[in-house]
Amino acid sequence: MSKGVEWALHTLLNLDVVGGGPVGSAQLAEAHGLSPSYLNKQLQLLARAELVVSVPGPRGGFRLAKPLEAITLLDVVEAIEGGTELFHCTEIRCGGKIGELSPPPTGRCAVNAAMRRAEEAWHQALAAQSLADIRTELTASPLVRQVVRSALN
Amino acid sequence: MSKGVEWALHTLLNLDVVGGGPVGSAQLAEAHGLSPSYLNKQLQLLARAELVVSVPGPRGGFRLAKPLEAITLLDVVEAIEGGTELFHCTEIRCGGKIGELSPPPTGRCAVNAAMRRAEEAWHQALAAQSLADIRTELTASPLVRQVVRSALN
DNA sequence: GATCCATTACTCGGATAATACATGTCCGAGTATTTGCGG
DNA sequence: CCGCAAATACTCGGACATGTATTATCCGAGTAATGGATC
Repeated sequence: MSKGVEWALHTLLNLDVVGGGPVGSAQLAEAHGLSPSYLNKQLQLLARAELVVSVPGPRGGFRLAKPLEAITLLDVVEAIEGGTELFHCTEIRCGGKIGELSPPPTGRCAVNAAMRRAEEAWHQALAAQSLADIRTELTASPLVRQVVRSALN
Repeated sequence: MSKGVEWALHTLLNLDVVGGGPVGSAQLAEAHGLSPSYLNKQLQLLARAELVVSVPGPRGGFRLAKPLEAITLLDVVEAIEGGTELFHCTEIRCGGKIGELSPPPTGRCAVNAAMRRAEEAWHQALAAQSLADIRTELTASPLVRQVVRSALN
């Protein structure tokens, strides 16, 4: 799984602490010692998913498009990873000797169905948690908020 | 997620249909039109995980080490993928300005904890399904078994 | 005819390339700010 | 002093290298079967 998901999650939480004003990707990257250009790429993915809005020009940057209560872990993962399909069925049952000897398959591949069930459980667990829940256990102490604000000027 | 998981699952199911006799990796690969050498690599991973046993020499090959009832989807995924960690926390909270200004973190990273919860749901769903369950819905008709047996000589 | 042994052919096993994807970097398009000029 | 316009600096946005993990391939080590020679 891509490392950008971790970057995106922490960055979204930081954006919430700061407040409404847009913050540049360079500052957001410096806050965690990340590659500015690459974080910018992830932020653009978040912008396409309408999780953040980009403000061009001087004093521009990114700000949250929704409150954290409206952003789930699944939203972020799908925004960064694109297709969330962990297990991709290539229908190997239709190839080789078995595929030639068998009639065209009628239902879905049983292997695929089983893996999809597990993946569905993952999706539900991701969708059940919002970033607001993480904020609750992360920034319980006011000290953390203060540090984040001072780190982002 | 690696493509080898799909190959391994189908191959294990085919090994069950055949019965006890060892089957060579070349035949198993030809059954689904796969790369023989690469499938062999996956089978070695399954052998290290004690899901199959390898028999060297002529008339050798691989056979199941356990009945399908004792093999879960999680066993196969862990055997092929090694570390099953979907989300790997790199502790970026300890780097950059925020890391420098903050005191050493006490508990676990809240972001990591949330992702772990979702991953745990995935693991449980994988562990809850055995290959015997898949066999039930896959080889319901005797025709399928017959095709597999004839494809593997 | 049975037994033993050397040969043989076939399989696994791991070391070795080719490829695709994630990671990281760079420069151009666009805009709000700033600055200088004219009224 | 106020309004306007041109220049400017700063930001996003996407196109371009690099590193790494997956995918694919090849050849050697080891073993059971096989064939022949011997008792």
